[in-house]
Amino acid sequence: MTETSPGRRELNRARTHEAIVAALRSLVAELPAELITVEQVAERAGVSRRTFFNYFGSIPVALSAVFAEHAAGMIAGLDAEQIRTDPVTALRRLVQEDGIPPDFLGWLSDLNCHGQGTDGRMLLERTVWAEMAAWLREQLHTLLPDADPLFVSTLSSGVMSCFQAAEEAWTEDPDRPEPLSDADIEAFHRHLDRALGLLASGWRSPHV
Amino acid sequence: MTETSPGRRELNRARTHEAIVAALRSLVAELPAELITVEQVAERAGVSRRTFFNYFGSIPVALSAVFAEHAAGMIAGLDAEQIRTDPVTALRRLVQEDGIPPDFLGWLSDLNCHGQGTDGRMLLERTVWAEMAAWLREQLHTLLPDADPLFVSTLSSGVMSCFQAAEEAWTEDPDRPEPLSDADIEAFHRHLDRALGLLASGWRSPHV
DNA sequence: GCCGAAGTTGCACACCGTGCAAAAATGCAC
DNA sequence: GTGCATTTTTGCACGGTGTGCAACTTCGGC
Repeated sequence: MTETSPGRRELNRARTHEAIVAALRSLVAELPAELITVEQVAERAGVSRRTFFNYFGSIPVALSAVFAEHAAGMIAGLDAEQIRTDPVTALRRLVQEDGIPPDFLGWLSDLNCHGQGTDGRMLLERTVWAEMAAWLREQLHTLLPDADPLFVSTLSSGVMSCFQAAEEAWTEDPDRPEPLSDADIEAFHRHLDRALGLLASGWRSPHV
Repeated sequence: MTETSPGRRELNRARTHEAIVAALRSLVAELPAELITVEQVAERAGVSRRTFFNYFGSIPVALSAVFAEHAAGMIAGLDAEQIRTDPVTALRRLVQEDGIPPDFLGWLSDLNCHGQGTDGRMLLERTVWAEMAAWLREQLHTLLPDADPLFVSTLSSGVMSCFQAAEEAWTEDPDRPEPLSDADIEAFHRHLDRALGLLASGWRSPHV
C-alpha cells in the first residue's frame, strides 16, 4: 500500500519485533526482571509464546535487544579513528562529554533494582551482561572489520564489565528514589569513569 | 568411629561433592558439554537428580567448580605483593613462567571442542565463563580484602575474558588431535599472552 | 486467482530448578 | 544400646524453558 521496497512481510516482522521489545520494556518497569516469563511478554505483545522464540532465543537475549536500542545511539558518536588507536579513552571521553542518556540509566536501574538478593537474579543479570558484551563485540567488529578478534573480544568484555561493575556499585548505594536525580546520574558517571580508568591503565594507576 | 574433627557428615558431603564433580568431568570428556543433563550426572555420581541441585545450582555452576579445582593451583603461585601493584603483569608472568597445566588445557579443550556451532553451545559457554569470572572475583576478594570492588570486579572479568578469547582463537585453529601436542599448548600460550598484553596496555600497544 | 515462500500458531516433548514432606543417616546425651 | 534432634537424601509435583513438527495463515509474484 505504501512503497515497494520495504514490503509487507518485513514491515510485519519489524512490527512484531517492536511489539515484543515494547512489551518487555513495560514489564521490566513494573516487575523484578527475574520474574518475567515468556508467556507474559508474548501475551502483552499480542503474539503466541512460540512466536516470541522465533524472534529471541530467551528473555536475556530480548533484554539485550532493548539495551542495543539504547546503546546504538551512544556508540554512533564514537570517532572511528580514535577507536583504532585508543578505544578505551575514546569511550571514556564519550561518557564524560555526552554522558549516559537518563532513560538508558533508568532502564538499567529498573532491570536491577526491583528484585534484591535472590540467586535467580544474579543468574539472569550475568546472562544479560554477557549478551550485551556479545552485542558490543559485534558492533566493534563491523566498526573495525580487520581488527584482531582477540582485540575485539577482550575489549568489548572489558568495557561491558566496567558498565556492570559501575552498575553494581551504583545500586549498592542506599535507596534511590524512582525518578533519577541528577546526583544519581552523576554518581553512576563517577563509578563508570573510575572503572574505565582502571581498564585504561591496566589496573596499575591507583595503588589500591 | 574414626575421628572427632572431620565428622562423618562433612566427610559424606565431601564425598558426594567429589562424586558429582568426577561424574561431570568424565561426561565432559565424552560428550558435547551442551548435551549433558543433570540426570546423567546424577546417575553417574550415584545420587538422585534432586541431590545434584542440593550441591550445585546448575550444570554451568558445577562446571565452574571443576575449573576452580584446576585454577586454584595456578593462582596459589601468585605473589600477593605484585598483585597489588600490577596484577595483570603478575598473572602474565605466571603464565609465561609456569605455563598452564596440560590437563587444565585438555579440560578446556574438551569443554568446547566437541560440539561445533550450535546456539546452545555458546549459551552454555558464556554461562560457564561468567561463573569462572565470579569464582576469580571471589578469590581476588579474599586475596585483596580491602581492595575497591570495582577493581576486583573489572579485573577478574578482564582476565577471564582473556582466557575466553584465547580459547576461542585456539579452537578456531584447524583440527587438533585428541592428545594435546606441545605445539598446541604453545599456541594457546601465545594467544593468552597476546590477550593479556592487550589488557595490560589498555588496548593501546598494537595499532591493530 | 493461484501457487510457492515466509511467518504464525498449537502441540508435544525433554529438560530445568524449586518447594515440600517423608524417609534415611548421623551426632549426641544418657 | 536407646532415644531424640539434626542433617541429608530422595521422590514427587509443579510451573517454566526451548525446540521440532505439522498445520494454517499471510504475503509476493505471475
